[in-house]
Amino acid sequence: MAQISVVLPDGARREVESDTTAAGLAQSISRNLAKVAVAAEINGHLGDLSEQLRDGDTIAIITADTEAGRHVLRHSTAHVMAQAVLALYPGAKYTIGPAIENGFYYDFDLGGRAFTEADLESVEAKMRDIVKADQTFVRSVVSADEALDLFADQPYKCEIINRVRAGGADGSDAGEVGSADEVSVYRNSDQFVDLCLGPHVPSTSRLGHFKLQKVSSAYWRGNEKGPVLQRIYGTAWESKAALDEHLHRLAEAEKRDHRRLAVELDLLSFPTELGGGLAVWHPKGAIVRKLMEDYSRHRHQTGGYQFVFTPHLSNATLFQTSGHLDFYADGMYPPMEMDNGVYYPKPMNCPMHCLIFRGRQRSYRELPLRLFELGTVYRYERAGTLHGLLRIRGFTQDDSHIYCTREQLQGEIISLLDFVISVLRAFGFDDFSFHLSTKDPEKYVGSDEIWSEATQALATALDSHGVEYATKEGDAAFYGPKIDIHVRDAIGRTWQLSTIQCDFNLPERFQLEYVAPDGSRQRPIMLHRALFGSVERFFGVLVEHYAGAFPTWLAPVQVRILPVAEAHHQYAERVAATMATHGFRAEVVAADDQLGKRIRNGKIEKIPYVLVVGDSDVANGTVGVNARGADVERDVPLATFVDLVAADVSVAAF
RNA sequence: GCCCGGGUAGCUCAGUCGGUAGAGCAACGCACUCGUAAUGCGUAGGUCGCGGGUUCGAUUCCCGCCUCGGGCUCCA
Repeated sequence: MAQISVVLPDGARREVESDTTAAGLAQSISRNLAKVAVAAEINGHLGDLSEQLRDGDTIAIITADTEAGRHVLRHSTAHVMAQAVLALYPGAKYTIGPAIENGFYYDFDLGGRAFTEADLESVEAKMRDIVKADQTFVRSVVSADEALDLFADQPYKCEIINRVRAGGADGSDAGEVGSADEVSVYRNSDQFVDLCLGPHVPSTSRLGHFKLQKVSSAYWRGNEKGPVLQRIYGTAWESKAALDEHLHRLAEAEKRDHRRLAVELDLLSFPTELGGGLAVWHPKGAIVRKLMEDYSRHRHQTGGYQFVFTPHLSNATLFQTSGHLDFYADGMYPPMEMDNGVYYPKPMNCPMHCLIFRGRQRSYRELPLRLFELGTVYRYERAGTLHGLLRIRGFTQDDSHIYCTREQLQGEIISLLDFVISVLRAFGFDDFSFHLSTKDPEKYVGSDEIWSEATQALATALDSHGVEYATKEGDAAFYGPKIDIHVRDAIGRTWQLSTIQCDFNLPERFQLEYVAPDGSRQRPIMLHRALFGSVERFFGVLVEHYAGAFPTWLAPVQVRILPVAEAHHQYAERVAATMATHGFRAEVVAADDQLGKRIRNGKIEKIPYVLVVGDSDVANGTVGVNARGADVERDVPLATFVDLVAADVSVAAF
């Protein structure tokens, strides 16, 4: 047999028989590699392990324990799920079923029926049968006509094929099929065939560490006006251990759910009498929020911002000027008729800030002018989109509008990035990612020149920070490019929080001007920026990040003092008073319940320090310290404890 | 807004194949005064989300609405 030579990822050449497949290559490298191999990357393209290698190919074996490998597992598992559903629900039409982050889904048209949670069990059981049956995934390529024959009773598949053939396909279609003359299909038994580019695992027996998670609905092609499909979500992993770990992470995330913790910790609530998406803050939540806001105000005050306040309502003419009524009227609360006009609750603070800028003639000497407000806005979010604090109808932005000259833009953005990151760090975030959104060529205002200048300024600021960032082409709002800042939380989820947006539109609409050194009138550039974004949402993210165990500087109760018995109550009160004189939030819980019970309650309430004081403490001026997450320490002198707490809260001293 | 699933005591939930409801925790009272994650006994607490219909009778069945949850869509 002739030999061919292939190149491995490390650059090494390897001689193999000329009829070797990717699977064979893996086998020749090591038996273990063959066992975990799910696909191959051949000359930069993902393919099946069954592909024949050719002389000179560069090949990397994709193993199940990599993201690319899991993607293949999940996609193959989605096929198995579709096979199971088609078997269990005769007449079901299948549509698309991609791998997604941590799992997969598949959308079906059940002809008006809907899946229930109970259906998941039977589908999953059927899937296990298919896995057991060890069905081989076999790819073949057919013409579009053959494909239409093959899927004659599957209208959604035909639609995909026809769209690809007509050249009107979007990325997802091409991802399913290939091209007009070469339609790629996979069979994994004579009972199931699907349009698919692959690659897939060699056989269904390679799957098995999966779990179906939830049923829901989705629109065909994401179109609200289109058919409503039934979707099943599942997750799949390379091993039982990896699957269990993922499920454990999900359980952990559920425990951190801010809606649940808000009730358990008595932080805030959403009384139905108020209406959806409107919260009331209870004392424990309010103190945390107040501290967040105090800290924010402190940083803005020392950061060169000027504070302003603006009302919650405005005459409609303001929002006509700003353009909000033209573009976002659907998202605004409905108007209120008044004797001298029509008023709206404000959906944004910027128009009012523009009025302040325009209130008198401005000199270049005043720029950059940074106006800051914790401004409460109201947006009519659609009922189905509300989600605790994370999607809410009344919320407060830590909103600033910065008016500057074109020349100042670069420096302003660089220092803004510093500012944002520094404030986010104070709240315990230290893993950031950045997104630069650029012009949507279909929809924008302002000159190409100013767009490219501003986009460059944003990019330069990111570069000067030495941070990596992703560019999202065409993702900017119509009025200017922006940087979005995401943080990674304690369990690895990312949240989009801060934003820095250039705006070429509002200065124009409000005819904003300043007097330049040469006496001419110039138009300023405007920056919108928010760090928390919404105070409410940021609070929700903090609750989840800390699992309700706020750092000491933010904790509603910092120190709880438990007298062992009634006789120690007076001493406990003295300790509390001492803590209070040092500015700490301390309280005593009397010995009505047993000590163990009170300790337990303190732990459940996630209080940073629970002190126990008894006979020896009264005698020696000490306390017994239960620091959250640490071992008990007895006989700590009170002064030492005060120092300890002082050091603990110094992370955000102001 | 759309699809699906929920709404029973402050919280978590059970229950009623149609005869107006129960547990644990929490609250309150009494006893216990205790050194590190639930002391015991007792009391109180519910228009069974709201409105309409069917029925001798509805928390239970039907319809509408409100609201919450999971998704979809949307998010200046």
